[in-house]
Amino acid sequence: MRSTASILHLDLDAFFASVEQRDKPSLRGKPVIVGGIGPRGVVATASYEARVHGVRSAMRTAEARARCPHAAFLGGRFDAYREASRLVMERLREESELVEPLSLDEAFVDLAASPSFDPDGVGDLVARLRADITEITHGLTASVGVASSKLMAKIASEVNKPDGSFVVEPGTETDVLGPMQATVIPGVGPATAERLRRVGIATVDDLRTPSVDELVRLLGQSMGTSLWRLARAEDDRPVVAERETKSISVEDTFETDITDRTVLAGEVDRMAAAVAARLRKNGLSGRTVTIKVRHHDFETHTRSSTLQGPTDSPRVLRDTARALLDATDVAGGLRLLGVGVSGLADWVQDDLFADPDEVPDGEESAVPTTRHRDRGVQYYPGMDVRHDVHGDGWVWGAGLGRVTVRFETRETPPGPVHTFTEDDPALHARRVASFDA
DNA sequence: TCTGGGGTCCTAGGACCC
DNA sequence: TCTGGGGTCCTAGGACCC
Repeated sequence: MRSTASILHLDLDAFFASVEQRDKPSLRGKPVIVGGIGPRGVVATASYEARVHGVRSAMRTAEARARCPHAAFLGGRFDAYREASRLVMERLREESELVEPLSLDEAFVDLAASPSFDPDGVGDLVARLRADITEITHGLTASVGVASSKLMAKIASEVNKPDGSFVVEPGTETDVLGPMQATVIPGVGPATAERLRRVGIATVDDLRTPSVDELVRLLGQSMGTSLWRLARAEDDRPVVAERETKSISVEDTFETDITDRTVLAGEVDRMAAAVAARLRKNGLSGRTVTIKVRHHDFETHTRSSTLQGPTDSPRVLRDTARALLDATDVAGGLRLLGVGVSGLADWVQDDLFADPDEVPDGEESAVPTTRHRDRGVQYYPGMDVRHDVHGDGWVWGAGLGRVTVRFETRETPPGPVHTFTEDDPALHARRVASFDA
């Protein structure tokens, strides 16, 4: 904790949904829900219009549909989110080079790392920053908190959300924090909250009653000591710009449970190849391969195996993951399968036993997978498309061989709707990344 | 058509070594 | 014969975050 309010936390409001409303004029002011749109999907972000109906992040999409049937349910466009995020982070770095992104829509900034930082000008700085972000992103809004620590800055950004800000004056931290629920402290989730509730602790003020030893007995060494300090607003965690990746993983929940080991092996192959591609793209290699399985009854297990040295080879990853799958019980069917790598290094050990005639790494497996069979473009709601005659638009609905498109963009007024056959040669995808595709 | 995907950090037990 | 620490690595699971 420092003596000036010089740590800033920024949070873009209803980020994914706001990007959709920005780019789809007909959805502005309407409930928009972004997330998995399949039968087992969950909500990633709901617009504030949808939140009025009780729709929340992490809620099953099926429940969200029941609560808010008239909402637009969209699969998400990560390229657009990444681009908006990049612009925001770039703007934050103009304020200080010490920027710590927490996700696409959230970051800490250490304002004191800038030589020109003026503690008396924080209010102006925040107003300028929020106005600039709205301009740069063509209409997104951000909530901002500034305080003497990460803890208080993050909590402050929630106070006047959305589209607001709050500065915690140094010295008032415990006054602000004390009356709040203990769950406002990041790290206090449902399980910890329940443990605390059982001993009569609800608010942060309550958290200050037990001794460190008592909290450690209740919550463990790490959580106990850190909560004891955070409850007193004692927090000297620095803003860290570069944090190295610790693991890379890919997982998939299937629309229906899979029992067939051949099909599961095909999925493992595909995921191992995807993990390997991401390792190579980032110049990394890893030593511990982990598979994750979730059974029909949601029981979840991991199995891992540590290699002699780090690898980025799709073949080694695939063979290791396959061996782990072979040793796993899949009776009753799997609803989820995942492949991950940890123990990362930024170098690769030479393969001393490489066979010069072997198939190059990255070759696709011959086993067909449940998705991604070659059947042309997969259209999903929200996806960007272009029609040779009508121009740019987005998929409103798809199914039964037909695609309905609304032709509008960020710069146009709400546009007309047309329906095409899925194989219409004049219709093209503009982007691909989504939750389901 | 109950319950996503990609991460981080912590805990705990057993193997193994000194 | 019995009884010890401590440290590191590995595996598995769980809580939590966005």
